[in-house]
Amino acid sequence: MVQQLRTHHAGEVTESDIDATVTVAGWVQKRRDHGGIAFFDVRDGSGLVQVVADPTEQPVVDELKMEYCVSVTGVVRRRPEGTDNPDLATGQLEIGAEEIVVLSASKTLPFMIDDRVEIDERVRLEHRYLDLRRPRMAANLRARSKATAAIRRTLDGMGFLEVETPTLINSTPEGARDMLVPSRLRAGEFYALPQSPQLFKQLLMISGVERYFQIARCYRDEDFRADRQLEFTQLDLEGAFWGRDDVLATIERVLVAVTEEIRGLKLELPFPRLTWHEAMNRYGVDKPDLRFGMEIVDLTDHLTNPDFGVFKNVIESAGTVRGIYAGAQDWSRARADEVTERAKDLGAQGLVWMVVEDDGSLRSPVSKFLTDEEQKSIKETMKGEAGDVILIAADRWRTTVDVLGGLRNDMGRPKGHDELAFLWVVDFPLFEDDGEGGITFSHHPFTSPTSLDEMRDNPESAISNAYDVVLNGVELGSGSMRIHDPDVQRQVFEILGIGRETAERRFGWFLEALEYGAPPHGGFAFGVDRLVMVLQGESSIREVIPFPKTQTGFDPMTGAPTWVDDAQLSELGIELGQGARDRLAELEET
RNA sequence: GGGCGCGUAGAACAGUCUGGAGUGUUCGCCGGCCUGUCAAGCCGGAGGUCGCGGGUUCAAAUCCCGUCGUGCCCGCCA
Repeated sequence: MVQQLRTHHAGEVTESDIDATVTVAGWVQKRRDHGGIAFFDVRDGSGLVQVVADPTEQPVVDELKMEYCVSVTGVVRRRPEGTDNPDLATGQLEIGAEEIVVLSASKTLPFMIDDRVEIDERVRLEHRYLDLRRPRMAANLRARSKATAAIRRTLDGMGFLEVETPTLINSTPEGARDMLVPSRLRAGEFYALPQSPQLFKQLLMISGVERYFQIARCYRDEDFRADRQLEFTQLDLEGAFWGRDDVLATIERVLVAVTEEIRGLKLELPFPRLTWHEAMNRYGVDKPDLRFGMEIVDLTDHLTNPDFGVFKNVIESAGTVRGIYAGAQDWSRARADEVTERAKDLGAQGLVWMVVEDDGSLRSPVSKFLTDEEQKSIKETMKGEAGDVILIAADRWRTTVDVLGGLRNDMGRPKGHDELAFLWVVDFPLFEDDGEGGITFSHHPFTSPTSLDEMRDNPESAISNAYDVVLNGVELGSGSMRIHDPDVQRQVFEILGIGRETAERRFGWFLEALEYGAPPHGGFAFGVDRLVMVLQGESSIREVIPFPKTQTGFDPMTGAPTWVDDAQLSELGIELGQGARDRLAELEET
């Protein structure tokens, strides 16, 4: 008789259980029926164990199909000589079945529960509950849980308070598009879902919560990417009476704890730091992947008097000519065109490529415009060997480094994830080139400028008290020291073009809070999804989110989002516009 | 908003460039055989609106236009 559904987890049956009667419960991974003897694997969250049964004594074995939910009682024994499975943690053991109970049958599966098969993501999402049974996805879920546990353990040990902030808040049109929620009790008005708990955590500083954190769901209604969903999870933290280095040290401790928990690796501290300008000059991005070189090299000074019109014009108009050394490449005409297309995608007018020939000369569409000295100088500066490819862009500084940084990432980023390169990017400019000759503020308006005068008088060179943490070229998150002086905050709003009245209307409540002895404070937030994604070697955030949405914000399993009744809408004082009605009518036809 | 790729049986694909009967492979599914397999093996079978709509053609999975879905990228993401 089965006394209980389970005494052991399948993956945790060990040699010490030999001769013991155990009960495992889980799903039938695969039946291998030889007639007189049959095998099947029972899989649960911990792994697999093989069960052996005699179909004549256990006729129920014939019923077992993939993903039947079963409980199996039997005696653990060592497998016969030569039948071990070295790929399995329990590969030296098996369970001789004495009783097999089908707890629940399974329909024929839409796809096999097997990491080795690549299945269309839409199909996976339609049956996400099955997809999550796959070992890889189960491991991702576990890693994520370990990550949040390590975060809580670390911060709790440092005296942080976990505080929940509201998710129905007011909309602020700056920044990303808000997800809106209509109010019934105040029909016509809307809440917004938070893009971050920014102002609430700053209020908590004023409230005397000196160390705050929250594992917070955040929402941004912008287009999707492999690393962007409408909703995502951030570790959000803030502290008072501390400075930038305290924030960085705290985040480092958290990331060290998570990495050790998930990967069993002890990271070296402190993480390297680059200023934003260094990062842009050397890697062309503000989130460099430091696992490989291919740094950007300035070639402007090596082109003393180029005949090539593009270089000449760029140099004369105070632009810059820079290159990356792409190493040995299979450099066909088609490949050159492809890379050039990509460079244009990244904003370049064009791209110059050069291949170092065996005799040391440079083969390039523009080599005839360059003097021997210039070619030699380029080759030596780029340290090019025969067969290597050098890519050169010439434009305004920002465009040049953007293009080369993008190409560097495309061509150089390692595939694996064994190596982990964390780094800090610090000293961000307060304003960024908007690519159209103007500048835009590069942070939220609560970021403290290092100098208000500088911000007003020399915006191009003004530095903010902001910092990012980057892992393997993925921006995990960012933080800053905040403004705690209400007058400074008012002036910053004004410099940013948010007029006094607008500022009072939208943020008056917050400005008032700053009037009551607000302490100096600052903090940070990083994306838990992105961190777990990189640590697990996944290239999409969706692999570490249990129930993600497709690129159009659709959940193929539940069908969300859905149309709602007119009655529901009318309670909210909402009517569908013409565009939405047309779409609905179209859908009803089909 | 834009660019590129993909859509063929329950799943993964080939076939599309160069039009000629829904042709094919692997897995799964159904039936049978099989006592040491482990992505078991062998034999047999079922399973298709070639995403959808339109066009060209004697003839369209294949060419053209549109559309939907899906992925990557650019814009966007203070």
